[in-house]
Amino acid sequence: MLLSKQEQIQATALRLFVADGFHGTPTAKIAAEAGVANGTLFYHYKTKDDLVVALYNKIQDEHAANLQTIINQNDFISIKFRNIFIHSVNWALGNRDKFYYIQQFKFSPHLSQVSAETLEQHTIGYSAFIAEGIRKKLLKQQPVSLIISMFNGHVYGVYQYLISNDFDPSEKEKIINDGYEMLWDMLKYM
Amino acid sequence: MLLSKQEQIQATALRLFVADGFHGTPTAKIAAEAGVANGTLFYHYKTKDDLVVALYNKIQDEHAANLQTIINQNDFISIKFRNIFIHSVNWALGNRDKFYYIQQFKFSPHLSQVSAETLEQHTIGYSAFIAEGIRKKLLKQQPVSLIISMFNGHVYGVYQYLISNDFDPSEKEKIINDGYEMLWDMLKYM
DNA sequence: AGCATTATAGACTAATTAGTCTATAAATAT
DNA sequence: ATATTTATAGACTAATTAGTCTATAATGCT
Repeated sequence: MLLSKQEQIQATALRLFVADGFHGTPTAKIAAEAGVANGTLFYHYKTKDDLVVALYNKIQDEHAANLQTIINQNDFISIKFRNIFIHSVNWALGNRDKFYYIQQFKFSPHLSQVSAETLEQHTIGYSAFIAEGIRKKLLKQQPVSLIISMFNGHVYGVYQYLISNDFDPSEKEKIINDGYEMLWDMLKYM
Repeated sequence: MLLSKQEQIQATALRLFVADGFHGTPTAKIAAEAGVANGTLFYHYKTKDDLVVALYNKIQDEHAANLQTIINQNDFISIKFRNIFIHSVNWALGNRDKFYYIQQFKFSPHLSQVSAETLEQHTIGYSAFIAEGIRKKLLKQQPVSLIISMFNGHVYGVYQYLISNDFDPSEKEKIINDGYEMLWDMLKYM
């Protein structure tokens, strides 16, 4: 499927930003490797920072949409919770550049260029789901944002472990499942 | 207590890198705000990258030394484990710039400038401690590096929650303790 | 068909930055 | 006291980069 110039620019930018960092990636290089002219890049993105932020928002929206698909399933909350965890780890594994980019962006001054509203939009469906789990006494009676922080930390921990070692697919599946059981031990109501 | 020029440079660099990012912090600015000349900065650090890496290693060594102090206590492993967790969260809270810098560095191309040996040195004592906990069947029978990844993810999750909200000291203590109990639920042998 | 708008191209430029260089001062060694 | 080494200072420069500008092409509208 053919990407628009804008999408080519973003895909190239992602790869280069992850490899070389924000400043280590000149706009001329992004343009050259995306197969567009410098002027074209600056036609689509007013500034380099605009590109950096647009890319971040796009990735977060994609991830949020994936989670919303699971949340919208007609399943038990505990089943969905498990599926969300497994999907998150697998998404991270299958989209290492994107997952890295999220962290890279989060720990950079660029984060302050995104409004609190936009940041909230990235997790609003997911927060509502966790709130429901707490309300129905399936999850521990702790604040939503604490549960989410711990969940995200856990996803990252399992992901980091998986990419630091060389496992075959069945080993990976076992680790993800074990990881889920441990997460559930931590967060289930009791 | 009077810092050497080198320490002044590092302290200023930390504050500025955290505030403005690596590239957003010109060496001339570090020098000016550290109260030294440009030539002095480049006398102590061959390149800007050398400063960035030296700062990271120093912070990690400080953190590792703190943990080693706890590990060297003549306490039960489970007590030490709890103390390590509580210390880590409190250290992060009391050293937000350093804690942020560790993440910022980790998600930047600068990480590849640190050798695997050096990285290992940062956690060697702590890894041995976790291995002992696993061996004595106090911790779940999972790989050391998975336990460590989960532990670090959890510390980060609790920390992130604490700094995103405005709690008084007793609330913070309760959250840290609750956070520990949840971590223990996840990692204890059973 | 003609006009207006959007998209593309690549040369160019001003601004910025890391690192060098030369000179001097301070500290250390003999 | 003198020589050597270490530390400090700040001007300077080459290299790099983001973003602008002018020209042309493609697309869409009337």
